Amino acid sequence: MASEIERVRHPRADGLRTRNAILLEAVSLATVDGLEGLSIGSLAKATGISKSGVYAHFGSKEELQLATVDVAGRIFEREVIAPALSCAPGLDQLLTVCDSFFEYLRRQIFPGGCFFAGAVLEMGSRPGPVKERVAEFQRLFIELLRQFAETAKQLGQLPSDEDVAMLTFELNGIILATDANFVMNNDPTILQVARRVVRRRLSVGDIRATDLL
Amino acid sequence: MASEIERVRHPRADGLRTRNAILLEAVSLATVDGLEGLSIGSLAKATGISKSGVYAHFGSKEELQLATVDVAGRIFEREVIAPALSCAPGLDQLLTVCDSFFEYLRRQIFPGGCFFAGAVLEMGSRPGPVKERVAEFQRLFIELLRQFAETAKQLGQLPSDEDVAMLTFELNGIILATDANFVMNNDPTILQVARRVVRRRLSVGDIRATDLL
DNA sequence: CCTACCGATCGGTAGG
DNA sequence: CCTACCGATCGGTAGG
Repeated sequence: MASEIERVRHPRADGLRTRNAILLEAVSLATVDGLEGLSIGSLAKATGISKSGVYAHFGSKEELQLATVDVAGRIFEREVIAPALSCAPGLDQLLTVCDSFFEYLRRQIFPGGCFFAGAVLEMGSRPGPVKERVAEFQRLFIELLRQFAETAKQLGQLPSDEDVAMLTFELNGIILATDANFVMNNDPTILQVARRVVRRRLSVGDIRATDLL
Repeated sequence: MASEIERVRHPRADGLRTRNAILLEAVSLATVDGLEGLSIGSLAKATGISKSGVYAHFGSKEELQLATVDVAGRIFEREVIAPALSCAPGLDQLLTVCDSFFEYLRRQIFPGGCFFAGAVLEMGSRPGPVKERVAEFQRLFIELLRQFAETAKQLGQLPSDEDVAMLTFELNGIILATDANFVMNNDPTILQVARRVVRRRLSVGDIRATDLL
């Protein structure tokens, strides 16, 4: 009888909750130790689950890494991409995706800055499925920037001779430099500089009045 | 008698040569495995020296890491900074330091791209002497960019209202984005894009005639 | 999810 | 520079 009651606890839902808790910790650890430096043992200690208990959820380190990239991607989409998608198409989306990234850094959701900035440079020279998953997300994000810029150009919010590919490249560079600088110096003033750099590049005034933070 | 002849072989010079050979391999391995992923064992295998033979040269992993950062810095100075310093002060130096960086990537001196781009993002969240050594070199390079830009502005090669700090930030971003993109896609065409982006930002034409490569 | 293991490798040491 | 170690940790497995 008791065993039947226990079965009603939806062990699969519990399993998913545990798995998500492990992966959230994995993303956080990976921003400090890297995707390769991430170990089953340290993850076990951080979550309070036994080493093979952690391991059982994934079956191999590579599967753990792939799942970690996916969860990091979902968090990035929620924190950086979603706020931009809910804005007016064009320049507003372009500005908001950059500002959301800077706020994402300021809130220090993870101890080691942006997961993907680190993962791209770490996995770039390590061929395999994990690198491909990271590259896929990187391309997705750059393509999103490009589409925002293309729309802004078509709406006349950018010069008609603006080179969208070059603009995208520059904005991605500003984002990377901001992460590198912020992580190294832990100085939030760089985030204000980054905002001004983005606005200068897009020929937009620094509208302090509408700043939320 | 024989022992006295052997003593003339300058064992200290041999030791230094071995040490430099180890460190060159260490920089190369670190661009793939990271400064933290760099291990005495893999370094021993790569150089053909025993593990404790490698270890004896440094005394601790941290000392090995510090020496590796120093050697990486000397190579970067030789390959990227020196060509710029031998140019005419100002805009010419600014263009050349960027172009030298792009050529440095194209030649693929190390398998994992720019050592410092990777090291900054890897060590940023790992406080300690190694992070400080990396941060020191990063600041030195950014300060060099800033000085080149400041001189160019004073010589009237840049607009009189150019914000040198913001320009420096953008150029550093272009350099980082180029490394990230090149390492991920291993596609040299990104280096030509990067050259054009730098020239557009500095309002300089793409003078193909004077291109060496 | 657990305990209890496996062989390999880690940074580091002893002694030469 | 070497061989031969040390305890700790790695990814992974057996068996429950």
